[in-house]
Amino acid sequence: MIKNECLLCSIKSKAALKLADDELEKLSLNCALVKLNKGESVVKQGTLSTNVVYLRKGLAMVHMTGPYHEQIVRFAKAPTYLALPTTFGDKVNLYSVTVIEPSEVCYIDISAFRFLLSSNSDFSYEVMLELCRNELDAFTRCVNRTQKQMRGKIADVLLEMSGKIYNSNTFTLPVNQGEIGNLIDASRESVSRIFNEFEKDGIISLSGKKIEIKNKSTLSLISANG
Amino acid sequence: MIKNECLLCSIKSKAALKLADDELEKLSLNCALVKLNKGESVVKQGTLSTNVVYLRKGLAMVHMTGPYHEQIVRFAKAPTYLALPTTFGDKVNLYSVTVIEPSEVCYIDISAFRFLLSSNSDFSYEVMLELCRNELDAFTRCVNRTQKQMRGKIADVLLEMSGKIYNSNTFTLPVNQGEIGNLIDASRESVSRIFNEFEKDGIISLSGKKIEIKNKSTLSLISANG
DNA sequence: CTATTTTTGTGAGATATATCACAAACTGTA
DNA sequence: TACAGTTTGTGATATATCTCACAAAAATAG
Repeated sequence: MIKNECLLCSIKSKAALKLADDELEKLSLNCALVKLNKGESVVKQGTLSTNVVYLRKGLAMVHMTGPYHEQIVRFAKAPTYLALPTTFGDKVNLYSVTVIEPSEVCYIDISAFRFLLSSNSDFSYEVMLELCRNELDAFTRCVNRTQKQMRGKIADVLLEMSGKIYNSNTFTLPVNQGEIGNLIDASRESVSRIFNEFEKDGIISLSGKKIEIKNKSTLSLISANG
Repeated sequence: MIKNECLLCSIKSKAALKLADDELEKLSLNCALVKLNKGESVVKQGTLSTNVVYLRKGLAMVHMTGPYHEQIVRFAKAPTYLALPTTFGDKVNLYSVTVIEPSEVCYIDISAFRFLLSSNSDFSYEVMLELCRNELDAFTRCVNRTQKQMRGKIADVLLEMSGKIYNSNTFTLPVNQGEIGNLIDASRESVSRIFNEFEKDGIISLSGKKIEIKNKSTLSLISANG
């Protein structure tokens, strides 16, 4: 654990950009930067929520235990706050967050964070906006998950990866096919079959976990109609 | 439209309880109370979000157009804010809210609401808490919707109705079976079949839209395992 | 009270996707 | 380089649930 110099931090959250120098100073004193490797847990369902967590660099997944099995809810790409709802909405974390690529996380003392929320309304408004956007996102994702069939959902995942997450047509899947299946509510085998189908159709090219999107427009069509 | 006297309102939101008298006065001046009947729209997807909406009395449903059809996302029982995320998260409403029982709604001017958010940090913190709780709820609901099978999901709906919504073992369904199917991602026919199955098993008794929960513990079992 | 519309009930058949059961291909590491 | 563990590929079979089609019942309107 290294004390994080928030004032000089170049990857501030939108909210933190609203803070004055003395407030950033206060943040620094109540914030610990930690480096994590793939598979390490950031927030664990069922434990007490004692910190606000800011994902400074890297990629994480949000997951929770459902009635039958653990389920991946979404990916979260830095920079972003993680698990704000579970931190403030309940004393106990209602979901987990696990890093799926080497990442950097800031653990912020919850009362220091609350102090900033109450003392700086611009800061608090930005936090609120992030909450709102996340919820809208969750709604859309949920409706897609229930209405679309597998091909469409897999197309969605691939487009999200190449778009929001990696911003490139070539990338390495941060999770295995089973986990993708889990995310979109499909079996590992189905994901495998559809990946190969897409490859046969020249939409993607696969080599291990490396993927190249070769025909984005077809993929978008499948996302919209299939 | 009647000017609402917020100061004297007996159904204040948790957040509004934190407001001082002069702030409530300000709220009054920027708030219009409207009575609505079943089927009337409160928030419409695709339109500009110009007001914060507070459901003072009654029951509403949140719904949005998915890739294939309109889908009911959840019910919202008064007293509660409606559509905060879509009001602040985006200029355009990303989902709709429609009243499903006679209701009273307060339309609050968005800039007055923002003023209160910035001037009273207790108020803004309560609003944030409501956002957090809603998001947690959405997560759980979404995971249940994808993992459980029909029987379990229908049990959930019935338990929610008799618990959170009507707080009674006897109640009248505010929506038809098709809409329940829509909510839990099942066909109208399946809902009908399972309702009758439950009746045959003595778990509920049905007469039109009137339902009596006769065996809550079995229903809870089905919710947990089925 | 009748007519029209909406809602519900129910069988038969269709279908997308899961599950099972292996084999093959990677991957990391001793 | 080999070996153990993990990940992926693929056929065959199983199944929950949807769709279609129509009848019955309830609700609403005139």
